Amino acid sequence: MGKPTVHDIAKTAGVSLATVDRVLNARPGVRQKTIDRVNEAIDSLGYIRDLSAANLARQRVYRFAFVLPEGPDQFVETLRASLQEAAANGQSDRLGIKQYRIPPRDPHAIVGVLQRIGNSHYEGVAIMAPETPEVRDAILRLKEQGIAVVALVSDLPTSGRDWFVGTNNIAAGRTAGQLMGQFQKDPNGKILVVSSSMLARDAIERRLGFDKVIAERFPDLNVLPSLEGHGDTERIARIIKRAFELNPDISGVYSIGSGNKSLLEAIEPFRIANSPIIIGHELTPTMRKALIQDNIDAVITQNVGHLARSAIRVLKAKCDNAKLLESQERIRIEIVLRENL
Amino acid sequence: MGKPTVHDIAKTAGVSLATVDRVLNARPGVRQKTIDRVNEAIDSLGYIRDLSAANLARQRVYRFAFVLPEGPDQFVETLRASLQEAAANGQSDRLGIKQYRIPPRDPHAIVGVLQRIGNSHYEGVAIMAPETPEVRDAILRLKEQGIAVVALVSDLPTSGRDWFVGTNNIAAGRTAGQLMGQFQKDPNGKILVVSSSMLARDAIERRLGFDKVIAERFPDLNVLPSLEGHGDTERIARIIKRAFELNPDISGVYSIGSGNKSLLEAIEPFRIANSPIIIGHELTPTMRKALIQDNIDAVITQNVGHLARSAIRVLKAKCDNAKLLESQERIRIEIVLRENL
DNA sequence: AACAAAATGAGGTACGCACCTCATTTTTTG
DNA sequence: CAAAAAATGAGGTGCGTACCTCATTTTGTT
Repeated sequence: MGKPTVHDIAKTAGVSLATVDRVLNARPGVRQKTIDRVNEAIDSLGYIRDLSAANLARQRVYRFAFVLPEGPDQFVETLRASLQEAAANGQSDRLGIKQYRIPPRDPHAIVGVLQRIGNSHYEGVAIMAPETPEVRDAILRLKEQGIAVVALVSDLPTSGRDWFVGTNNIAAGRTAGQLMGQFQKDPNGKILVVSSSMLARDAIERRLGFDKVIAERFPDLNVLPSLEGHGDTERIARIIKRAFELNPDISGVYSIGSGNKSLLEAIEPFRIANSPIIIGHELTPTMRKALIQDNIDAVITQNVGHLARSAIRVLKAKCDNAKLLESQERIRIEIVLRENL
Repeated sequence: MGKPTVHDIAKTAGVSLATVDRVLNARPGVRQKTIDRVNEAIDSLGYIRDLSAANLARQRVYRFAFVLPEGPDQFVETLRASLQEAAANGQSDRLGIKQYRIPPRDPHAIVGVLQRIGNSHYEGVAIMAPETPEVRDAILRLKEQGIAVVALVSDLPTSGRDWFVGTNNIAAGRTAGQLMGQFQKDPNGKILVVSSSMLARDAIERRLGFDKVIAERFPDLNVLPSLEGHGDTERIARIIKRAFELNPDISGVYSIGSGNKSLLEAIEPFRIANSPIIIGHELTPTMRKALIQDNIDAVITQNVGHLARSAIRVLKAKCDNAKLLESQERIRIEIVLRENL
């Protein structure tokens, strides 16, 4: 005998198919006593609902909304592309995925988008946005409507989101720090930190982890106060130049956030004299090229394909009320060198 | 109108459902002309077969055999556990997975197991075994029977396997070499290489990559001839001791294969004086512990969960004649430090 | 006890596909 | 041109589930 089916449940519970169906799909009109009988039968038989048959019968489509920041950012763009790919590939998986763009620094606009989404019969939402009270409340409202929500890349812990798809940024910062420390030849070198991220929280956490590791394990290194690029190429060039002029003995540069292209260009003139260790985040095309050309030593990153697929899997699992394989959904902090690209 | 179905194909091709079915499932008794008509209709409509409905109809179970070496090896054991997990989780995915154990150094026995598998109506086989002519031929025979075959962890390029699930071991060796080089404080240090692997090919390739990177990028480092542990704890202790006595200035140890536990224990006495950089492969429980306790600097590894799931996905895709998302199946060479465990 | 309300049963249809049978039509062959 | 062979059509059943309708039974209320 194969896997137990609804018929087997009906038989062993001594009820009709209709009642089994009512219990399975939480429809009203069944006494608690009967519900219990059916549930007993279910787990005595070890019944497992055939999801694909169920989805076939109800012609189900998983409607998910992905909310990502707009604006020029290679990381977000590659993430969008991965999503696109996963969604295309998953047209056979009954996926209906739509991407939304939000201005990352305008909480009001973000809330507007989330409200629209809430009114559009989505079953799940994945959102990458800075943590603000407005956004948090909008997410709470989505949750109240029974919509599954995952935070993407940047966590929104107080929002009641069901899950966070991304890395621990403190640990990512620690990893960068550890590498920076171990790559240093001069134990007393000066480390320049350049910040700027679309999501403040990430930058802060990475910086925290970085500083902690340096303090704990490489106390002789001298981490300079961080510079803010604000995504402005000229500004970056200016402040980098000044930093290297003031500190000719800089032996390491840690780039916390985005805008790596401008930064790398700005550093270029000082590489020959100082040959500082350079470490950054997110394996964008720019960073990939920089690794290949030996313009950078290591990139700490998260796999965007994994991010996209994990978010989809988690949302699906939440919708199906299924438990997920956590080991598969843990986004790893990847260290990429030239050799393991 | 929703997604096109077989009915739509029949209509637009001007044939009956039975004929569409014959074409779709490659059953005989259809003229080439008609086949073409149906196929035209299929791609003009952009028809995509609903795999879950199809699998439901035919009560399909994907029967896969996983052939892994027996014997005490933490890496293989964690891989087995991941497989177990994936298989258990995938009972809802119509998976029927069975694991086989082979003595890795007995090609004859391996062939016997593969023959048994060939007679047991499997649809797919994943195999982790050393490359020998006997094994290669046995795999060729499996392929002739129409069974999908993937090589696992260690490639079998001449066997006609459909796919390789694992990392490029040359690149893994290069990565180890790069890290070893960049972690060195003394540019003229001596590097000890300890070999021993269940699969000769892996060890050779890693060694190759390691040596190449050192030669290219850290030419002043002195890589000593490699020592062979052969999985014998006492022997390892002996040869390590001798190596450190002969070369008191060893500043790095690269462990190519398995048997890391014995190796780490053997090195312990020399850590205080030399504090060499230690790099090894495969994130087993032993290695994890060593990282946490700062007994080792880096582990180059591949994610066993990913290996297991990828092998399953690939086999499934091969059975379904579907194309696979290659970016998802590329097993990454992971660098694990204490901080990004 | 009589009645309304609630619970349950019986049975059907649909989802998209696989697989089967048996007639009927078309093509090939001698 | 007739007979044999091949191709096609028409229709049905089942996979495991969802969802619906309408009787019928059981329960609770007064």
